[in-house]
Amino acid sequence: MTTRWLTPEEQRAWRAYIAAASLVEDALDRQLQQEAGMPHLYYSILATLSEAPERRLRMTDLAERLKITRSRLTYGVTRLEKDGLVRREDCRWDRRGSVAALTDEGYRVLERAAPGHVETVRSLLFDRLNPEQVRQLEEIFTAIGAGFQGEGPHATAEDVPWRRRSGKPCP
Amino acid sequence: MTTRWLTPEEQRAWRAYIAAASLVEDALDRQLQQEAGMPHLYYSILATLSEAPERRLRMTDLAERLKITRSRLTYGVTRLEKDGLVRREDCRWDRRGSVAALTDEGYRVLERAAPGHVETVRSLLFDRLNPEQVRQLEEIFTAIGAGFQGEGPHATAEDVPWRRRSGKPCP
DNA sequence: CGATCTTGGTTCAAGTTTGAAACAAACCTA
DNA sequence: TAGGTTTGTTTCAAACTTGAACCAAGATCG
Repeated sequence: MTTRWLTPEEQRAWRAYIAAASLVEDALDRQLQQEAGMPHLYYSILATLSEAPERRLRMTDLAERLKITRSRLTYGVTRLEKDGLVRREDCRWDRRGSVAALTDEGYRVLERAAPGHVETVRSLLFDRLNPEQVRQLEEIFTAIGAGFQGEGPHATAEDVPWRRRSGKPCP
Repeated sequence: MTTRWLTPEEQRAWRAYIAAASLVEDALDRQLQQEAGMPHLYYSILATLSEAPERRLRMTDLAERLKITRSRLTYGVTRLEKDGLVRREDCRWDRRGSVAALTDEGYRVLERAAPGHVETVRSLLFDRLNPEQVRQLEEIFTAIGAGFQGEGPHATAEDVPWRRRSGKPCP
């Protein structure tokens, strides 16, 4: 079938999106690099851990939540571990597994960085949108994200946080 | 002043956005890497050149349109030049300058890659949005992008495509 | 059991990005 | 017009990302 090119409206939307999205990511990275010495993704690793029960998550779970490859995560956690912000523990119920745990130091760094980060997100995004648009933004990207069921860099999933992944009951 | 944290609605929107945006970029990169042997940014370099008058653009202009640093662009153009898809010419009106020109080969590669790329963009984004949402998407990201006046990695600008940048008239 | 398949995670090399520093040409000013 | 500043671009080292390959340790099944 002959290509369904983008309509003019779609083109405009696409271009506006691509341009702004890249600017936003760059700005976020710069801000966090400045104030916390790490790129946005690494901040997100800390943030995600901080919300997990016991501030711990299995590597694969963490990778899935962040929508990144395990390989990328390994690299990031290794770096954060060197900085003392995260600690690797082995999973007691699956000897293959390892668990990333946020250290107290990591939690403190996160606490210190959070206000500046939120302020940036606000000034870049939400200060420029009305409440109606915020709702639209959510709907639009929820719809887009829904297109990736079982897609992305990932295959399997499980919802029990850091205890185990497959069929073995934990003590 | 005490931090203005995100409201629950803002949080939801932010998370949906961050997650989906990263999935989209990754998918785009993978698709283009597969079918054209280059990441999304490099495809965009070709695409941007193809739309410029004479399929040529000064490095700085190109960097500005793509919203990337000059350094990043240098690297990309060097790679594309090795592949024979772009050629560097010197600017006749400013001996400092260099101009990136799309080669015929580059144009052909672009033509071949375009349908698959558009198809991907469509299936990821526009197939999941109604026309109303497409309009909202444009408005939202235009608003966000507008927050970066003179920001981003760039300082100066000029609108004459590739002829010259500052005060000297061209022959 | 023991062979085999799958899953969790890391490693490695190649490619890309970053930000600062280096250069060179153009511009400005006294 | 010499000297200093700005602008256009590249270079360099360090950090990050990618995908494929690899190594264990579970799970499966005859």
